[in-house]
Amino acid sequence: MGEIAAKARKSIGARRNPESADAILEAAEAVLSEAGYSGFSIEAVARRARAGKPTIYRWWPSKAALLIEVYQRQKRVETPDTGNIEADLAGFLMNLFAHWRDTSSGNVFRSLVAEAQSDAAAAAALADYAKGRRAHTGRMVERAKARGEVAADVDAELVADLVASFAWTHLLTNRLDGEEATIRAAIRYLTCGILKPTERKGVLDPRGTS
Amino acid sequence: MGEIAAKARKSIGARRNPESADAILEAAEAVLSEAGYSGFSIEAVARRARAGKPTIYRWWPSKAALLIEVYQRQKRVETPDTGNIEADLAGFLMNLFAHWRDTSSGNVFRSLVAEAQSDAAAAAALADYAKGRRAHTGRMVERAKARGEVAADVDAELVADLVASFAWTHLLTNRLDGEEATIRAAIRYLTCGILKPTERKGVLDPRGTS
Amino acid sequence: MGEIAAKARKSIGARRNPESADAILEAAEAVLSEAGYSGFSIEAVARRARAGKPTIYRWWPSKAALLIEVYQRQKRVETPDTGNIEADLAGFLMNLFAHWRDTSSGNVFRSLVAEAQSDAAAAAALADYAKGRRAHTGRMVERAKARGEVAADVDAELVADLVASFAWTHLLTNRLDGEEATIRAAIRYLTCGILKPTERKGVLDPRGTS
Amino acid sequence: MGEIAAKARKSIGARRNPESADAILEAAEAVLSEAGYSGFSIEAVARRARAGKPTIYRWWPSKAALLIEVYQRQKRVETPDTGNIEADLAGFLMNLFAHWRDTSSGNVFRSLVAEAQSDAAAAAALADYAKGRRAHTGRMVERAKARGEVAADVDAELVADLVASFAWTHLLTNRLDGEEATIRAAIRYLTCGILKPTERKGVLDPRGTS
DNA sequence: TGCTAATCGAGACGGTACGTCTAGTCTTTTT
DNA sequence: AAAAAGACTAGACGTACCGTCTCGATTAGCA
Repeated sequence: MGEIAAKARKSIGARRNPESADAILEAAEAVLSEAGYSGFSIEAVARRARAGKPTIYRWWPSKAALLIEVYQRQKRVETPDTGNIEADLAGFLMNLFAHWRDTSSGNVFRSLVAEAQSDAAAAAALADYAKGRRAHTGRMVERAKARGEVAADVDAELVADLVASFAWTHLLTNRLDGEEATIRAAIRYLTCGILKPTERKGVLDPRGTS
Repeated sequence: MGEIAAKARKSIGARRNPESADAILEAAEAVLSEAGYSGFSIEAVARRARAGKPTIYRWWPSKAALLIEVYQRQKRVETPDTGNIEADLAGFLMNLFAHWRDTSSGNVFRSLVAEAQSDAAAAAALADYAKGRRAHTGRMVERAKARGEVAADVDAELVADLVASFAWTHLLTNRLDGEEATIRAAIRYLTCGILKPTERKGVLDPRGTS
Repeated sequence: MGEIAAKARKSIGARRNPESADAILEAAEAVLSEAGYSGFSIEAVARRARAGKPTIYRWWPSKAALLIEVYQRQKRVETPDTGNIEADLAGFLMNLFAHWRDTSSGNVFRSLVAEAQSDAAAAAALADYAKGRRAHTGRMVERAKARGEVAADVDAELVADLVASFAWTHLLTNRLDGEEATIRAAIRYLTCGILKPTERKGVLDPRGTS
Repeated sequence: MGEIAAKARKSIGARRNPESADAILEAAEAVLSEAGYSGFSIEAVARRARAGKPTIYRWWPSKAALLIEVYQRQKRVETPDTGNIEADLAGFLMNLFAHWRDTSSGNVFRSLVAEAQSDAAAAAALADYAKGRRAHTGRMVERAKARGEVAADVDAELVADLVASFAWTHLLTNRLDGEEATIRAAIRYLTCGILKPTERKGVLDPRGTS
């Protein structure tokens, strides 16, 4: 695990040493969760992992690449399947908030978003990752459509986008400690809308303006 | 304006020289829009503005403070008032996307969010700013509530939060070029919900789950 | 006096304020004796004296000028007159060593010499001062010549130069704590020479080599 | 030699690159002789040597250390051995004056003395160096004692101290252009004394006062 | 079995930027 | 008219990282 510094490792020959790779990823995670994004430097990771800087650069061409792999090593938040779209989406958000709050994942992801603002590679990787997650999250909506709970012409990924955006923004502005009621209300707006029932003329006609 | 470097300025006595302050803010904006967040350094701003670094540090204790003031110098995106909440919110989002896309504001704000991930002062300033903007955006919802368009128990700021989150996330992942239809659909989900009308049992009862 | 900082003074109108001049000189001396030459800056003096930098620059165009005036405010080491040149010179040296050792004069003079290595004005002032002091010290030799103790063709200023050089060098290399015997021996060499009496062929013929 | 800037150099692995060290020392010497002590900064040396500042700080913790090594790279002035102490000492002084005058050594040594007034490390190094040189110069006197030219109880190092002090002081006050006759006279005083022969009672009894 | 090639930790390299300090100049306000 | 105050440009200070490079050692796989 390497609390302060990993043990010294030697080369295991003309191939990648998985011990080193692990030590580096673990060190990266540790540095990030202890010193935050501002203290996250390749030097610091190398020191912590007892690795040479070139070893890091050999396998991860940039800070972004390292961040991405660290983030992807961590387990994903699963999407619930309760048979009710509102409960599913709210449960997903609450799981996600808790995951970010209680593990180093939140820090890692924040850092990745920050890095993406100055590093094109990180931006591309983040876009890719986000797209995949939207698809994954969207499946909750697809399931609801399949069982007739959600209107057929709803864009599942767009819904996932709205849900994820809410989570991202709360992460990036240190508002992960929101109450459950707030999350439930936000999801309720998304599922049921905010219009007064009497005002509801035509539902889900994205072209019209009513 | 100072395309590459401002003219040399002298002190105007024992008080802040507004010419220098202007030159610095303009230089900061220029550096940000030309070199992006990764090229944005106090040194670069000082060079561009023909200012001494201590002059910058005297008035802006950190990169974050400078970013904040640059952002706040730029004009705000106004909230439309068409008498229809859906048109209002969609119009607001489209204005915001266009503003971020077509001016340097987008770059400035991205940088500010990134900086907030490593600088507590920036985080606090950003939180403050975002809160104010949510209140501002929320007024569109309040107006709709007043005219009976939106249900009375809707949390206007939470709606604004959802709308702004969508915008932020698209900015941070370089998706400002979305089609108008996407924005309209997202807003439509928020106003009318995504549930099938036949499935809609009780609307806007944040406690119940139907 | 101003132990840490002098009291605030106001302008006394369109003429030099002697209180300020005094406060500045005293502050300069204090800074020099407390922080040494390395801590001696115009800024530090201005802070200590509660004076503006321009006030200092108006009256003392450079650090050197300030150093010179500080040094000249301090009392001179007097030349003894015992009727014996050896006792006079040795006494003078011991007085000088003690003066430098026990007051801040040593620090001031060291600083002045150091400053003269990078500032032409200081160099000129130091040259001037040193010339004057050589003449002054040389008077001991002149008196000895007058009373027939020292050979008539001896260059009094050159003797003073040798004596002063010994003192300067000891000051500059932190060797002011030399024993009295060492000083006496050095002076004895100068007065009586180091040659064995039997080897002494012609005395004081600067052209010959014997 | 590198007149304006050395060529770019790369690392030669995890050990000191002597090319860089040389380039830095040469640049330091060049800066010193061209811009003098006041223009001698680590930045200027780094620029001139095409070296990074950290490379300089890695090997020379202070300006003083760099000055010392620059000075010690230069060749020493040798002590003549003519069989006559007066000629030896005068010759040594004239060589030293010429060396300081005609090479950059004078500037380097002046700077070192100046630096020693504000930097303890430089002071220690200078003290050490001076002690060694006094021993070296003193050997001329020891030889003269051995051949019976100089009295046996003369302190050779003290004589060397007097001679060196004269040289140092002339260097530090820009008086290296003194005439040969002055140097010869000064040495003559030291060897033969300045007393009138008739006044010379007891020679070389450092305890008595005559 | 001995050679080649890739990997490892290590750390120096030329650089850029950091945030602080001082230099010396300038201007307004106060006396 | 000069003092006081403090802002101004300019640039050096010493440190932290950047990403690259070379080293010497270690070891797997090929010859």
